[in-house]
Amino acid sequence: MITLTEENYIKAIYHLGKQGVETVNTNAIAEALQTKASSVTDMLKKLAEKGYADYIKYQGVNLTVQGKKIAIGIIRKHRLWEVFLVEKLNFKWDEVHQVAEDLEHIKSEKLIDQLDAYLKHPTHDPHGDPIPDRDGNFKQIEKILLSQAILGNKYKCVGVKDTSSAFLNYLDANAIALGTEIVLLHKEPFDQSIKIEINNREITVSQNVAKNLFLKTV
Amino acid sequence: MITLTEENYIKAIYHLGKQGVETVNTNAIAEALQTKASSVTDMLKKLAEKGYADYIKYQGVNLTVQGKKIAIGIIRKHRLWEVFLVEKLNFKWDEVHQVAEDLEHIKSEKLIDQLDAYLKHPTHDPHGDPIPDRDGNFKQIEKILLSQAILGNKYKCVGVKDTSSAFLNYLDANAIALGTEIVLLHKEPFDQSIKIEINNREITVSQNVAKNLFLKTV
DNA sequence: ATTTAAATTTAGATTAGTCTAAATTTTTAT
DNA sequence: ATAAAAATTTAGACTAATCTAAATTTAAAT
Ligand SMILES: [Mn+2]
Ligand SMILES: [Mn+2]
Ligand SMILES: [Mn+2]
Ligand SMILES: [Mn+2]
Repeated sequence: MITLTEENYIKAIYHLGKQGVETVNTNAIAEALQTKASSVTDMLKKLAEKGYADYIKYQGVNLTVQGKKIAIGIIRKHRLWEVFLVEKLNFKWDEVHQVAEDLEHIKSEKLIDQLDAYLKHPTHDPHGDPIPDRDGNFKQIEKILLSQAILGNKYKCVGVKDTSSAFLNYLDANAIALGTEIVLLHKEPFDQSIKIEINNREITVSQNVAKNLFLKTV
Repeated sequence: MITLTEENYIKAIYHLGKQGVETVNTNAIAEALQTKASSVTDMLKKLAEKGYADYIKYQGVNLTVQGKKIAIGIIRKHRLWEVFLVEKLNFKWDEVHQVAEDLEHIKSEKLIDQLDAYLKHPTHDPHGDPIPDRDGNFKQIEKILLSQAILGNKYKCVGVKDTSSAFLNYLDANAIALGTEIVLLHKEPFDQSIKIEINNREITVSQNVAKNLFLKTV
């Protein structure tokens, strides 16, 4: 049996290591899970012992194939629940994260498969992140940050990097939603702020915003 | 903060004590939760300390007003999730219990209120048990066991006492569902088996069945 | 009213997860 | 190449929940 805590660690390692390709170090995990480095060390030993991770003292940790499979399963559940909360229960996209954090640990194959079907097999969650299918397959759509966009080009918003309420509420207030079209009008060299056209309005956003909004060329 | 385990104990005490009116003893709780009496004793001390229960050594335990409120809240969640699973995710009524046992511990006011609204404020779960409203109010409908029914009278099935798959599958196989009308034709003194008319068919059911099917006079 | 049996509690251990403080290893800077 | 700083691990302790085995209390039976 895998515990809820082990699942949270595995998911954190997966995310910190960019889908599990990079090695992750202790302090990063402690920071992500709001815990202490010494607690992380203990857990890494356990995960290694159980075959979920390869861990070398002082050198960091990597998920095994089995560990990655578990991580993807949890992420699938997390994102499906997020879709459910937004589409069916009228949650806003900034309210779903905490609840999904708990729901992702409910263990029932049937539950998640039926939920998937009920939601008509969604491919992306409310923040634009891809939802793995039941075999764990998913494709990351080609996306760039607004900060990397090219002057004059036309784009479509497809995701957010920061999922904090503060950022999501900012986007709501400025009528920037997933699917919204954007044209890059000007990049200010002084402070990296960016002027964009959106819904026939011109607005200027800070570098901070530009570094957290994902776009796709259209 | 209240833990998942504390919640399970409180719910068990509530059920064993008939909505919290009777005093519950240690062994009954151990049996219900599949644990040992010594573990129960430890937890009863803790529940008393936290103000959820009144506990007298060797004499048994009662829920406080606060404890009852918590129990009812968990039961509300449990039953709402059961309705969701059956109505929306195509679960059969014998498949919902285990999953609901986990879902009932998800803590989000908004989640449960929205779920309630989404399901159109159901008053009863798939097994005929009443669902408390958000203030904790619910009324137990007047119901009797088939074994206590009177010859010749006409009834409607309104609930089950035993919620095991074995029993629920038996009912399915015999086309006995909630809402089905039943006429009591004969009570066999020898083995307490009962002959009933149901959907224009005559069938005989054992005492065991008769003691687990709730009816309402129609 | 004793004795016996049943129910319950206590004592002492164990596992999961966490923490602080101290020790060790690795990395960075001089 | 050494010293200082940063990262990481170990040692030892704590809480929640559980268990077994022994002790205690209550209830039942003679
Ligand atoms: Mn989680
Ligand atoms: Mn998301
Ligand atoms: Mn439960
Ligand atoms: Mn039920």
